[in-house]
Formats: sequence, C-alpha cells, structure tokens
Amino acid sequence: MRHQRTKTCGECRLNHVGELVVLNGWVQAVRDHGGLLFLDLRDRYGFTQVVADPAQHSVLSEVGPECVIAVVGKVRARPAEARNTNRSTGDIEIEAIEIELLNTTKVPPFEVDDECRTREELRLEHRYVDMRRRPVLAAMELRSRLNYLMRQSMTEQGFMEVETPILMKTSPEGARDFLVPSRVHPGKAYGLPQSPQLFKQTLMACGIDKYFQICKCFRDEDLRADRQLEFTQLDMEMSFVRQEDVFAVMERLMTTVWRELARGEVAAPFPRMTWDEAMTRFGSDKPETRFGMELFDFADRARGSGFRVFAQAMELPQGTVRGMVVKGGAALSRKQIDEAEAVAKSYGAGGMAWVKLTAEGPQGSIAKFLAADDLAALTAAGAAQGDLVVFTAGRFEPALNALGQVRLHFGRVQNLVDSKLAHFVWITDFPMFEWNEDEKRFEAKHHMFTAPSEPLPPLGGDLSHLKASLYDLVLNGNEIGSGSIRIHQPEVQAQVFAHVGLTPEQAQDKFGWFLRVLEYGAPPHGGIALGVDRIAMILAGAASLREVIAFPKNASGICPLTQSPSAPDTKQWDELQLRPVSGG
RNA sequence: GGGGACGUGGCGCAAUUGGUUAGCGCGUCGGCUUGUCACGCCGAAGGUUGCGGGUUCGAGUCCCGUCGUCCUCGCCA
Repeated sequence: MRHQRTKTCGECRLNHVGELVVLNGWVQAVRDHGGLLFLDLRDRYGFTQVVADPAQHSVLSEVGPECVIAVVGKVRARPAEARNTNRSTGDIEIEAIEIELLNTTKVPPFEVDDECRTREELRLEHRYVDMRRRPVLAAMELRSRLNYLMRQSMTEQGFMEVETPILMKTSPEGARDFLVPSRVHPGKAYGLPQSPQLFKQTLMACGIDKYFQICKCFRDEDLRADRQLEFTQLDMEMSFVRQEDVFAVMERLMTTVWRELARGEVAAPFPRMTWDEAMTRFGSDKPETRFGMELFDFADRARGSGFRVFAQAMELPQGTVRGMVVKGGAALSRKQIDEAEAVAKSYGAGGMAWVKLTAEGPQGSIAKFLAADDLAALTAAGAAQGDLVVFTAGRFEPALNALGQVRLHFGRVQNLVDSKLAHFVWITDFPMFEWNEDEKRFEAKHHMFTAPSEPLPPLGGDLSHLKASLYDLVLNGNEIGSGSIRIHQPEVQAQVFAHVGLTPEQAQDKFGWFLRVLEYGAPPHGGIALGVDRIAMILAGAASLREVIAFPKNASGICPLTQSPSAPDTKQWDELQLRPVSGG
C-alpha cells in the first residue's frame, strides 16, 4: 500500500474543501458516464463519492464493486444541484488525482446493500462480505456498545472483573457438557463451562465480594433461533446480600443500557411477580406482560362437571382447569380455533375446549355442558357476548403452559403487542425442585447451589412445593437473566446433593472440592447471569441470535464459514488415545 | 429423535391441470454515455431445476428415498 488514508470515508465535509486527502476503502458502486466516472467508496464510517476522468486513470477498467482501493484526491464542493442530502458526505466529493488498486475481488456472492436479498446460509458462509452491509455492522456496533456499558456500569458499582477457566471439571446435572479430552491424562477430559457457577461462588469465599465477568458459556444441546452452542453471559456474584441487592445492581445496569441503546427510559425498580402468580395469570414463567388476556381459574366449576375431560383433570394430582377470554373471538372461524388448539397440543395439552358466547347463546365443543352457574363464572372472568373462551385441563404446569402458549398465539395474530414497549419484570420464588418422570427423582430447577427459602424436608420427603431464593429477569416474554441466593453452608449443600439422588461418594467425587470451599468460611452470597446475546437481539429488534453474533453456528451446530466441526486426523486421535467408534 | 416449510443461472423470484426451446429482475461481460448517486441506453454470456431412483409418450411440476437450510416439539440445571 503506497497511499495510506488521511481521512475515513465518513469524514469529509464542506469545511475540508480544497484539502488534499487520501481515502482507503471498498468500492460500493461505479457509475460510468464515459467522460466522467463516479465511484462510491465505503468503509465502516461511511460513503464518499469520488469523481474521476476514466481517461486519466487506466486502473479504473479493473475496478468493480468490492475492490479495495486508495484514492488520492482533492475535496471539492459538489454543484448545488448535485448534492445528496441522504448522505452525511453528500455535499462534497473527491476529485481523484491518483487511484491505487489495493486488492481485486471475485464477483461477490451477493450485493452489498442494506436490503437483505439473499438467504442467510449464503450470508454466513460469506460473512466477510455480509458484514460490510450497514445493518450487520450496526448490530456489531450495538453489541460493542452494550459490552462497554455493562463493563462500565459494573465497574462503577464496585465490581471486579475476574476471568475464570474455560477448561474445567465436567459436571453431571444440567445441560450436556462439551468435553475436551486431555492428552496428558488419557481417558480424562475437561468440560467447557455451562457457566462459571462454582468458580464465582469460590471467588466469594476468596473475599472478592463483588465479581463480574463477560464470559462465554457452552451447552451441548440442540439449537434454536434464540439458542447457540456457545453464548455470552454477563455473570455476577456478590457477598453478604439478599436478592433485593442483586435486583438493584441489575436495575441500575439495565436502565443505563436502555437509556443509551434503546433511547427509552425504563423505570426502576422493576415489577416483581412470584412464579405462582406468573404461571396462574400468564401461563408462563417468562410472562409477556405487554398485553392482558390473563388466564382464570375454572377448577371449582370443573369439579364434577358433566364434561368428563374437566372432571377427570380434577382427579389428577395437581390437576386443574384454566380458561382464558379471547375478546371478539366469537367471530373466529373453526380453522382459526383449530390453529389455536394445535398450539395447545404442541405444548402437551390433550386438547383445547372452547365456547363462543353468541347472541344465540353459547356455541362450541363444550357449550352443552355449561350450566347457568358456569356461564356466570365466565362472565365474572370478563367474558361477554361476542367473545371466545378457551380452556385447558390437566396437571398444573402443562395445562397452564399450554394455555399460556395459546395466549401468546392470540396475542400475535390479533396484534396485541406494542413492540415499542419494554416490560421488565422479576420472577421470584421459583420451585426449587422439579420431578423428573424419566429418572423418577427430583432434580434442581435452576441448579444445585440455589438456597432453599425454607428448611429442607427429610430425605425422601415431598419436594414439589419447596420454594427457592431463585429469580429470573424477564423482558417482554424473554428470559434474559437468571440467578439465585446460593447455599453457603456445607451441610445444606450436602443435603441438596442427597435430595437430587447423589450418593455421598458421588458428591465427594464431583463436588468435594467445592464442599471444602464452603467448609472454610464461605460468606452468604448470591448473584445472577444475564444473556448478553439475547439482550443484544432484543435491542437490535432481530429475530435470531445469529444477527448479533459475528460468526454464529447454524441450526445444526455447523459454522457456515469454517465448516467446523471437522474430523481430527489420525495423529490427533492417537495423541489423545481416542478413536471414533464408527468410521465417521 | 419427532413435526412443518423451503431448495430453479452468481443473487432474488416465475413457470396454468404433467405438455413447445425453463422466463423475469438484479448482478457479470462487451459497447455507448460529462453530474450520477438503485445512473441511463444497446448487446451478450450464463441452467444436470440439490442429489438418486420411479411413474409417464412426456417430469421443474406426481411418487419414493436422500442431502442441505430454516422454524419448531423433545432437550436447554
């Protein structure tokens, strides 16, 4: 490169007129008028128009879109009628004196413009072309700002950033670990962190008091639009605190972030809602609170109902029947109602009962079973003529969850959500354990290090109603953070290990080192981890995490750019004393 | 592992009920063009319709299989 830039492509204005400048960048477009040629030069900072006489610059015959060039030239004002008010540099242009071709390009796989006119597969395969597009660049810049604001807020609030290991001990519960085989210790493997959980708790025992880290976490599970194999967390932990202290730190952080990046004020403190309330009102532990259509309890009416599905549901342990009023829903077609039922079924409901309240009386699958008292109960729940009422029946969580999903479905199709709103809400008092039907045992709902909010029952006792000091931060129906007050007493920790079915030997083998941490004066502590990718996605208004990750994996976990994962060669396997079982 | 959608020149799309030589826009290449900024005008090249098999006189279109991408259920402490 002979000519190094003295200005970026977004820099020159009328006050630079007359200056001799050098620009470096990519050719966005060439407009050849024969005796006069215009060329838009682009870099991260903007576009600048270059004017040249093709006869004086033979190199121009080789220059096309996405070539990399240097332009030496003089800034001049454009003729008044030729100014471009759509661009910040539109009042000036560069009169080319010399053009240096820094690199040519193959014909790009797609055009570099703001509109996305190609499939994502191709964009990600050629991310180095795709990211030259302004919207992609803007998402990357947004993320950079987000990282900066998070670091700044946490540092200002007295938190210390500490890095924890990526190669660590694998752990049994929770998501599947990524394993990294050890060469030096054949047959053994490190696990990549699903989160730095135990290290950050250990840092509390270390006396760090306030820790944070923006860190990568890894979970070997199937991907989704909002889930990647590796993702970024803002991880934090603090000592001698109650959950309100954690909330206050996060509220200061999020209000700052929203003020700076969403150009909208968010009021703190955020509303709080217990898990029971979220489930019963919204049918979700991550309620979308930007519209109403709340669920109501129909259990009392369902008991002994002539409609057998309702009556039988009430016989189940934790059995319930819940309803929801869809305003104006009596006008919906059978097909639209069937679609809603399909949603309920896809989330495990046996079906979705419904009744239309029409001028001719109740109509629909369960109309004939509804007595006057039942109809009065629907009216009390807010239903009126012209509405549709839908129901699910079954065990508490599946029945409510299915109806909650139907609620989201109607919210979408009826356009009930104002997408400009940002509703933060803390969900508190989660159940501590969850019954795993496959393994016939209780397992931790969050993780095994969460403190119970009440004393643990004796071993073998019913754990289903036990609540934990466990909380999620929810934004517009998205879980964006999850945390808890932790166990800091080794005896309590040992009890929890026992309750989830770990023998003392297993507990020692997997977590003995951590029990010793607690035995040497660990302080009471708690914390939270925020999903940075999801927050960036919401701020960017993107539909997929991939839009805010520079080099994301596709839905099957393949990196479209590098084609990882790839097959190690024989020598690599040999060094690890490993070999694939099948040919591969 | 299950369900759904999609796959046609480099890119985005079209092609009636199975029927002529698979068409259009963008891009690419060549020519013309001194005020464009999605420049314009003229011309050209570019296709194993993802892959394999089948039905048929005839398949982009129908059937079976397979691969890939996306969405999703399970899964994700």
